[in-house]
Amino acid sequence: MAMTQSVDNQHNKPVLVAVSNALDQTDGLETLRSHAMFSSLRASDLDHLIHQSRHLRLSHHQLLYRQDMPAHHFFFVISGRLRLYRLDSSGIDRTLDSIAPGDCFAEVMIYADPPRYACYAEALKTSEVLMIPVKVYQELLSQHPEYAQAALRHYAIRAVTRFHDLEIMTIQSARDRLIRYLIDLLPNGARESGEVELPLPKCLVASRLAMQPETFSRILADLKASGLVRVNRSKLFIADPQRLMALSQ
Amino acid sequence: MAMTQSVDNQHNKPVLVAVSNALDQTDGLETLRSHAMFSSLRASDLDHLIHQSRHLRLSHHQLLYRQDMPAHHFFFVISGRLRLYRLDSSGIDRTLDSIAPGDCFAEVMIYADPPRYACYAEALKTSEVLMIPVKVYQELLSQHPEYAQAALRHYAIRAVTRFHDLEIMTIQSARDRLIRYLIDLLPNGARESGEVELPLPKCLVASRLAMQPETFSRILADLKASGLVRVNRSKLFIADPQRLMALSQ
DNA sequence: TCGGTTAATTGACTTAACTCAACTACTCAA
DNA sequence: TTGAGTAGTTGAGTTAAGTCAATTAACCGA
Repeated sequence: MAMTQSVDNQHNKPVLVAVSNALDQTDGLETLRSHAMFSSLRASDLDHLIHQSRHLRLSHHQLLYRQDMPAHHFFFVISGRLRLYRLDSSGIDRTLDSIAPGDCFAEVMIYADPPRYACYAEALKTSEVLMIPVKVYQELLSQHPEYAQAALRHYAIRAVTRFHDLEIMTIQSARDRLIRYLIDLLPNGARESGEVELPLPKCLVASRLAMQPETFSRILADLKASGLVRVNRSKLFIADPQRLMALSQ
Repeated sequence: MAMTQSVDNQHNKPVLVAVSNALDQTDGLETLRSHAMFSSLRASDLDHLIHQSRHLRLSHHQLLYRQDMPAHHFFFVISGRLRLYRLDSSGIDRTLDSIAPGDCFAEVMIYADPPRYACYAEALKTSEVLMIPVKVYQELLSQHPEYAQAALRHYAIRAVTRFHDLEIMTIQSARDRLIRYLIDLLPNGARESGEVELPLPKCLVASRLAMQPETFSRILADLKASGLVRVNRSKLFIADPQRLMALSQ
């Protein structure tokens, strides 16, 4: 089976995905048009970009790229879900982000120098992604400076989001970090009660929040016991966000 | 004394700075030209931007803006140093970033909706900043789409930096977090030994890294005792970055 | 549907980091 | 220069969170 790049020595899984996994190029790309990075593109330019890209299917736990690999592509998620994580020398796996359909990732690489992926990316379930050559997108931008406007909006929002994530991680107590994380998952902020779905399995949410799975489990059990959260699998019902927030100080 | 905005109820310090603090508009702006957000601007446009901006002088500990305030300006640091921080309901102060001369901050606000500052900003020492109206910069971008190219580069790098900061904060042990922080201050990565200067007083570095000042002090004393770091005020000499990094696992 | 694998929970114990307190060393402004 | 206030250090005691281990529950592919 021909590989576009290499085989991951550590996990013995293909990286940047077997060619045979390439799908029909025009499938399921309706959502692409509504993303800020592509919304202002003329139809012909968008077509060009799509035809220069590859449509990949990833299976559960399949690795897409590894940290420090040269980054010649960025990605758009059509379906499924992925996660970004790092491995340090002692093999500890730290989850940094989860990516849902309609999102881009590694798109910041278009201006990195030298462009290398900052982390690993793997599918959390069967997923489809569009693998877009950085070079082709860059060419579009330089040929059509007006395209940069909408892209700029995307990048500014991305920077704000990352800053917000950083802010949560400066909270010292694991309990308060988790509470803030849950509140931020609520669609209307903390205004009204609602159900949220964890974007990652619990053990990976724990790693994302720099705590052990056991600690996560105990804090959640505690919140359940206080009647603040009702838990059903990966769905959490938050009855009184205000009270929950007050609890976190 | 006329204020442009309001007085900070919490600290009784002026916010967005007294008009009388405005300086000559053309002082010390040579560095502005070399910033990615302004480097591609034609001289006349840059002049226009500067003349629509205000040149402010901030004294030690002076508050520039508060979190949740409407954000109509972003800032460029000409001299001095500032810090970004948040206050939560219990009054805990969490440091999020420090800003050096030649840097912009709150620039991501140009596409926030509604634009509100995400944190407090205060001067750490006597500082000069240029206070740039978001609207004027946005107008320049829409009149000259080609300007967005260079700005895009800045925003992409900002997003990468924030991601990197987030990555450090997912490290669970305070010791390892501090070690990574120090290594990232070294100019050449971990390749060679070197002296670094802490961009913040130690107690604020501690808060930036989500630990207590006592913990910071003890870890540093420990690294000193192991001969890995020599400490002189806010200057740290890192003799063997490789060994230091290995220690953090 | 079943069965193997991984995720989640819970308990018991340990430890890293926090808290409180005392003291020292800077820093800045009068 | 001095003295008040802040920053930094160090010690002792406490607690939150980590570790290890055992068990139960959920998931996914055959």
